[in-house]
Amino acid sequence: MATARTSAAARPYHHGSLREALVEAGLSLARTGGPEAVLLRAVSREAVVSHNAAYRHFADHDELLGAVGERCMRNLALLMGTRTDEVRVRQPVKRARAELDAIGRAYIEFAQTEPGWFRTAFAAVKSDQPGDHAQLSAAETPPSAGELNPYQLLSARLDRLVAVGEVPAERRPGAEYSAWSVVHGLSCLLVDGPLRYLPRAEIEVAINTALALVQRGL
Amino acid sequence: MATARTSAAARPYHHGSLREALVEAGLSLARTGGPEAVLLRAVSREAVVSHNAAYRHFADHDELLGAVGERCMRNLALLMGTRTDEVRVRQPVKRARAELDAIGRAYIEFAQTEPGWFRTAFAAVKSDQPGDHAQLSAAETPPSAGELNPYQLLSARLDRLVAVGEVPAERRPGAEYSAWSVVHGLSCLLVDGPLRYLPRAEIEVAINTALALVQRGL
DNA sequence: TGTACATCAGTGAACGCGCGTTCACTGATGTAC
DNA sequence: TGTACATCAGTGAACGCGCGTTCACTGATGTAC
Repeated sequence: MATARTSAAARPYHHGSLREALVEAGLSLARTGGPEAVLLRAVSREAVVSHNAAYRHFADHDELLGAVGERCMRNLALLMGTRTDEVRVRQPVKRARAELDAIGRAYIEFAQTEPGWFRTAFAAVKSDQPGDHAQLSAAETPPSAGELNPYQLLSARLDRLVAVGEVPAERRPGAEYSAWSVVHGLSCLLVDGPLRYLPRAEIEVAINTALALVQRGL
Repeated sequence: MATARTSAAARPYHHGSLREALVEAGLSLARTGGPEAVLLRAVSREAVVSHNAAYRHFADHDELLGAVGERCMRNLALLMGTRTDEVRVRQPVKRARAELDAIGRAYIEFAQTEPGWFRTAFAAVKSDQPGDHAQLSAAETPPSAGELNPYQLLSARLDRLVAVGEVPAERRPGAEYSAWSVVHGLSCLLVDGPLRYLPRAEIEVAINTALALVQRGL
């Protein structure tokens, strides 16, 4: 007998995959509210679980936010991958350029269509350790083979441009910093910053000139 | 006789310039703690005043943060101005390029040496109204003549490059978005983002390649 | 195959914290006459 | 030149809020024998 609590069919006491459910709930909250919305209590509420059940899966709030942030970063990488795959240009040189353009556009598209996730992806980075430089290419993404983070995707496109002869090899070092800065900066200015209320048409101008600058400048 | 309260020489009941004192206190807190540290109570504490005295000068917390943010933005503009004035190149064309480089470097320098102010300058922008596009050039800076905000400083440099024949006129529209994006993006990545722990030497590479990209790409 | 018991995953109540904001107030200032 | 009074700028106590975290607990699971 018992549990006349809700109409929900007797949810088992043990959730089975609460960790994943919590991250999913956090993702949902982050989507509309950004990193500020990924609160331990709010996430537990969303997952319909007592608020300290979370402590069985995460040491503290920071660790939860970190896990959600990683997923946001992965979502960004996924969109970049998708948009790259959609490039239909055949000719190798043109294709290399088009692919670089595509990941740049995808980056900005993600920031604009999923501002909450975008902000969470980068907010969560704050809490991680000094670590070494290798972090960029290695960490932030689980070791599951074949998955690349945004930085790695960009590096690959730049390598390709060199391989194809479109970018002189001596310009390759540091190129990811410049290219990344352009799309990241524009994304921040558009999502959060002073360009937030730019009219739609002007936004298009901004995106196009910014990406053109990258293509010309490399 | 009275006020054996502190050893401080009888502070008058009326402060005289509490508004400015509060902004100054907020600036001091923002410097080390960023916008999160600009709390109504903390600021009042810092100014050694009861925490609701602030309500005589600001409608609410947002307005206070806005005022502090404006000052941060002004500090950024001031550094950009100083660094421009330090340019020693005579030849007009070279000078125009050097000045653009200088304000870009100043922007990144500010973000790195005053990360708290940098973040506050842009965090406070969030709370302002949709407004129109003209906002960018007009608002954010008091009407006191002769003071330009960062965006206006950048525009002026770009205009100069066109005037001097270094940048084709048809490339001028939208150019501030690209240039701004580069320095803003790099600043964010270095201060807050995944490039936070980049070794010093690598940071130099990043700054140099990013600014070179702007110069080549325009 | 059945039972004892350690272990794991969840619950519920409570603590302390510092915030923004409001209320009723008091002390100082300046203006009208 | 002096006094009454409105106005302004500050004070101090209080409210409600939601957070992260801790504590002692209970219900379910799986393993040893």
